[in-house]
Amino acid sequence: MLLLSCSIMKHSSRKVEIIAKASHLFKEKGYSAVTVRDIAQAMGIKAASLYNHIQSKQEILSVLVMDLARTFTDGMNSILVSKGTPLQKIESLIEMHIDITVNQSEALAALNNDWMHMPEDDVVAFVRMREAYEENFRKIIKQGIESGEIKPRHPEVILFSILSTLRTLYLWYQKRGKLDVNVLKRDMVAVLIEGMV
Amino acid sequence: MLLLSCSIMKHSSRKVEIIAKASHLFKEKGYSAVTVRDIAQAMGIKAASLYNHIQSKQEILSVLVMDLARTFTDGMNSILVSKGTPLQKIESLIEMHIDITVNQSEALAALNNDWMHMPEDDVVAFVRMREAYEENFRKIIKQGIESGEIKPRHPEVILFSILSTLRTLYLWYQKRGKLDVNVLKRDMVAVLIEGMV
DNA sequence: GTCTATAGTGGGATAGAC
DNA sequence: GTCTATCCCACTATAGAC
Repeated sequence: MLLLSCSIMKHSSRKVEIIAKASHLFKEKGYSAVTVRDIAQAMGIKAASLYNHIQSKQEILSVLVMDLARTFTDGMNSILVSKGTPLQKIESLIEMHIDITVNQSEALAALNNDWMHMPEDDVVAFVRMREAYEENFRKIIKQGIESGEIKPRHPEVILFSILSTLRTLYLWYQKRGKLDVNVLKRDMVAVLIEGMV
Repeated sequence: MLLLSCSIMKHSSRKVEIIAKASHLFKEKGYSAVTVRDIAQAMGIKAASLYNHIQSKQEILSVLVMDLARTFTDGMNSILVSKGTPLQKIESLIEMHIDITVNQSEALAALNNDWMHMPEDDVVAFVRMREAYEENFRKIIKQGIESGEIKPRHPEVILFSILSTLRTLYLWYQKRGKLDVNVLKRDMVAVLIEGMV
């Protein structure tokens, strides 16, 4: 699956560099604690020079978060129309999250932690997309329960447990020396779906 | 189990109020995006007046995070010396996290998201405590695998899955109209330990 | 495309009156 | 214990030279 956002090609190569450096800093300290001077310093230029490439600090955040939100939405839509049982779709979703964790952990951190600092319009659009995503995930879980493939537990608790693990996987993946992606997928699917006993 | 921190009694009642209001704001926007003027406004006083009760904005964060870190450490130590199988200890840990989620969600948000903005000394102490906590949790999981009580999966993956779910439970608990704590404990233990299939 | 200079705002924190 | 007034600094962003 190709996960690197295509819409980032709308931006000049210098802009892409800035967004990359900024996202790294956002992940470490959070959007609000990072200054445009920090970003400029990481680029080796002065803060004023950034503004030849970006419109504002908030714009960087919006590009990061909204691009990734669209990636999640597109991935969900592909999986929804694919063949397979609900359980197989959940496995595909887990694998998609892991691919994103490995390839776009900085954007994922911004999406998790800093979405509320985007401009108001983007916040509204983002929350809508997230709710739609979760609703689709919930439906898949419910279908699995109806078909007997999944134990009859609260779908909400199952959904939350899987999503919270996948959402924060990027924190853990960087600490443990970047283990093999396929091993990670196999183990994660096993633990999340089959449990530990 | 008594979870409300006793060490908070070191502070005057006005200081406790300030910490409570501040933690609420920190949870919404993050520590860095909240100003002392925001905190003062929530208290109905001017920013300068805060400084009769606190030494700095950072002090508020440190009290929140370090008190809760000690609560986690104390809880772990109690469970470590208690009787019971490794699996029963894991259940107790899950229940402790849920109690903290319900009673101290604001401090939990600060501990999760803003610990890196504490003064350097506290950051060092905090990271040490967190590593010790995780190491103890890991040992319990390994004991459970050795005794055959737990499936022979990567202990790291099991640990991460449980901890990430519990760490971010506060986000979910506030969205879903605060369901009964005992129901939540039962369902969470079931999903986390037994899985979904 | 980057720079210096600077505008304009708002940040954390202090002094001293009441 | 709270206030007004203020300090000093850092912030985002712009203007205009090179």
